[in-house]
This record gives sequence, structure tokens and C-alpha cells, in this order.
Amino acid sequence: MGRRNDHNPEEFNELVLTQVEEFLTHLPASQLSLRKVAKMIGYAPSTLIHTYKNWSMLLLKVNARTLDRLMAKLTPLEQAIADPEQRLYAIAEAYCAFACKQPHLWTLVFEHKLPAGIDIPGWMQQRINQLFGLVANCLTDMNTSVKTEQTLLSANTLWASVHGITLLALDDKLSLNTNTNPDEMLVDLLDNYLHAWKNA
Amino acid sequence: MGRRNDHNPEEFNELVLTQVEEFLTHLPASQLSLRKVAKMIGYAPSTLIHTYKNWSMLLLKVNARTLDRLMAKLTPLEQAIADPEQRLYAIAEAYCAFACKQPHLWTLVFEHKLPAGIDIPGWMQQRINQLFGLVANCLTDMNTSVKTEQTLLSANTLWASVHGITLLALDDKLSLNTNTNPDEMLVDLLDNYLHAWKNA
DNA sequence: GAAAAAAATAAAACATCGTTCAATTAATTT
DNA sequence: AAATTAATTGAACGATGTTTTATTTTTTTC
Repeated sequence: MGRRNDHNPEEFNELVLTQVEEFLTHLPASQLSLRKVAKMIGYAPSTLIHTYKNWSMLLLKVNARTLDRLMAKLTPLEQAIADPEQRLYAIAEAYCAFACKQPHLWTLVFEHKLPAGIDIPGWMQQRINQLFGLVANCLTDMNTSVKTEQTLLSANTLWASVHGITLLALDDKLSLNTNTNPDEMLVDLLDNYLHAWKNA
Repeated sequence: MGRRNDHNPEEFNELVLTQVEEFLTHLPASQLSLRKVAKMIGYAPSTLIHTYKNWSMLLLKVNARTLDRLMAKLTPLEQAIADPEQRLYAIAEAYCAFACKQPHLWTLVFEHKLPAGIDIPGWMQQRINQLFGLVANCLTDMNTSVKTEQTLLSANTLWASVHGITLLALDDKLSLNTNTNPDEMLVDLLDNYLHAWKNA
């Protein structure tokens, strides 16, 4: 069959992403495949490849939307909470809540790898920078006497640490049987790190 | 062909692990496969499955040995450095150096997933606990007035944070183009976190 | 409105993957 | 020497992402 009488690139993409997200609400990404997605939406596998170039790029589109969803949870906090320290705590908590509520969707963001040699598209990098900006802004507002250089380093450190804590909480990789609450750990991280940082 | 005249389970396992490690020094785990390993060592794929049950278990054996290699780098520090704070810095640095020197080997430890329902074998959990113990011991020695409960939480937090920093450094996942040195971030993390922690 | 061009879709074939199972060969035991 | 056990393989299976070729359907052109 050729072109369907109601073809619409936007709608097609929407159909794909919606189905994939629905799948990942119940099952991990390891059980997902190009062919399964094709069957879900009632198209042939090759059609998906035609529109997304390859399986990896389709997944990246899913991840971009996941970041959008997270961003939608975090941006309200930017205006709602004036105090930068409180804001940072709120962001970390919201981040963790999001990741725990949609573990498969979130894990995919991290596990996904682009094919060697192909680097991350601008529309994806942009979203990452946006998220990172939220953290960096808090630090900038907290201690204006710190050099921007040091602020950037601190933002990076916290950013990476929060990811580490969340990741290890999601699947117990390299973790102990003593299940520690990720929220507890995040608060602990911020409590200690920021205490020193504020009075730097 | 049947049993070879020089068959030795120990040697066979050694042969496999050596070849896999050799491969992972040059190429990422995503390019490795059961069939390739079989070809490397001159056996049929089914032979590998017979001895390791499945591909996932073979990789877990590789990861166990990776942890052993890391442990071998860290244990000397335990006796060499008496001051617990300095020791912790040294451990973090050695850890990072190891991960950066063998990125594919190390990434595999994190990326690897056991099949659903099958949980981590004792000999693997044991190794993880051993590594975690190194971190926990430093904290215990640093501030004896802190409750063991809080010490465990802090050890978990630092443990997870260090992994997050290292992981993001290895592949630039969710990272910024501003390439920040992982060592710098680790020192920054410890500087700030421990400063507050010591005077708790 | 028929012919030509373009775009969407699918079907089939390909190379790879981990795994299973039956067969075969070699070493060990009896 | 015969029977048993253990190691090893080869072939087949179902699944994967991808490529290539063909087939429709829509759009454009005349």
C-alpha cells in the first residue's frame, strides 16, 4: 500500500511516541524492539526506519520527549520558589519523583547510546543544557561572591551526583542490599555539599 | 569433536576472560558478542553457553574480574594511608583513574543487566560489598561521634555520587560540551561534602 | 481528466544475534 | 573391549535492526 489518505507526519510521530511511552510505562526498554513498535502502530518495520533513519534515532526522539516532560515539572518551580537554596532542593526532589514514577522511561535516557561516530543532535543537546541551567541558576543565585568558573564546576558536580544517586536507586546496580531511600540520599548530598558551599 | 586432550575448566575460563578483556581494551562492549568470543577462542558458540549457562553470566564473570582488578588497586591504599580523609581522596582518585584507563571494561560493569527475575550471585554481591566497605571505613574513622546509621547513609551518598561523576565522564551522556575533568569534580565533591560532614 | 512524477508503504531478503537440541567424538570408567 | 560419561559441535530456531526492491497511492503536470 502507498500513501494513506490521512497521512500527517506530525500525527504519525505522535502515534509512535505515544505507543512507545505507553509500552515503557509497563515494561523495560530491553523488551522493546523496532518490530514490536511497528506492529503496535500497524505499520511495517521499514516504514519506521524510513522516517527515523534508524532505531537509535527513534529512541532518541522518545528521550527528548521525556526530557520535555521532566522540564515541564521543573520550570514551575523556577518562578514559584524564590529562594535559590529551597529551589534546588525542590528541583532535586521533583527530579527524583519523576524518575521513580517512570523508571523505564527515565532509564532509557541514560542507557541509550548513539552509534559510534554520530554525535548528539542540537535539539537534544539544547534540552540537556536547559535542564542543567536550572541547577546552575540556583547556585549562581545562592552565592554571588563565587566565581562563575567555580559555580560551573559545582553545578557539574551536583548534576552528576544526582544522576548517580537516582540511577543506582532505579536498578540496584552496584548497590548494597541495604536499600537506602534515594530521596534521603539526595537531601543528604545537598545538606552537606551546600553547607560548605554557601560559606565558601 | 569431543573432549580435548588438554581440557581444564580453569584454563578454559582463563582463556575466555583474557580474550574478552583484550577485546574490551580496544572496543566497546556493544561490539562484542557470544559468537565473536567463540571465534576468538576457537570454540563453538554452544560450548560457551554450556559452561556459562548464558551470555549474561559470562559477562558477569568478566565484571567480577574487573572488580577484582579495581580492588587490587585500592587495597594497598588501605594500609598505606592512615588518615581516613586522605585515604578517601586517594580511593576516589584511584577509582577514577582505573575507570578512565579501562573505560569499556568499566562501563560494562554498569551497563550489564541480569535477565529479569534472576538476582545477583553471592560471589558478585560479595565483591561489591567489599568495595563499598572501603568507603564506609573511611567515614567511620573520620568522625567517630556520628551514628553508624548516618555513616551508612553518607557512604551510600558518596558511593553513588562518585559513580555518577565517573559515568558521565566516560560517555558524555547528559553532559555539557564544557568538558569538566572528572578528577576535578571528585575533589570538588569530597571537599564540600566532607567539610560539612567532619564538623557534624 | 489522463499521464507522469513523487511520496508513502510494504514485502522480502540479509546479516547478525543468543539459544536449544540432537548428534558426535573423545576420554573415562567398568 | 564395552559401557558410560563428559566435552564439543553443527544445524536449526526465533528474534533482532537494516537494506533493497517492489507496489501502491497521492500529487502534480499537461
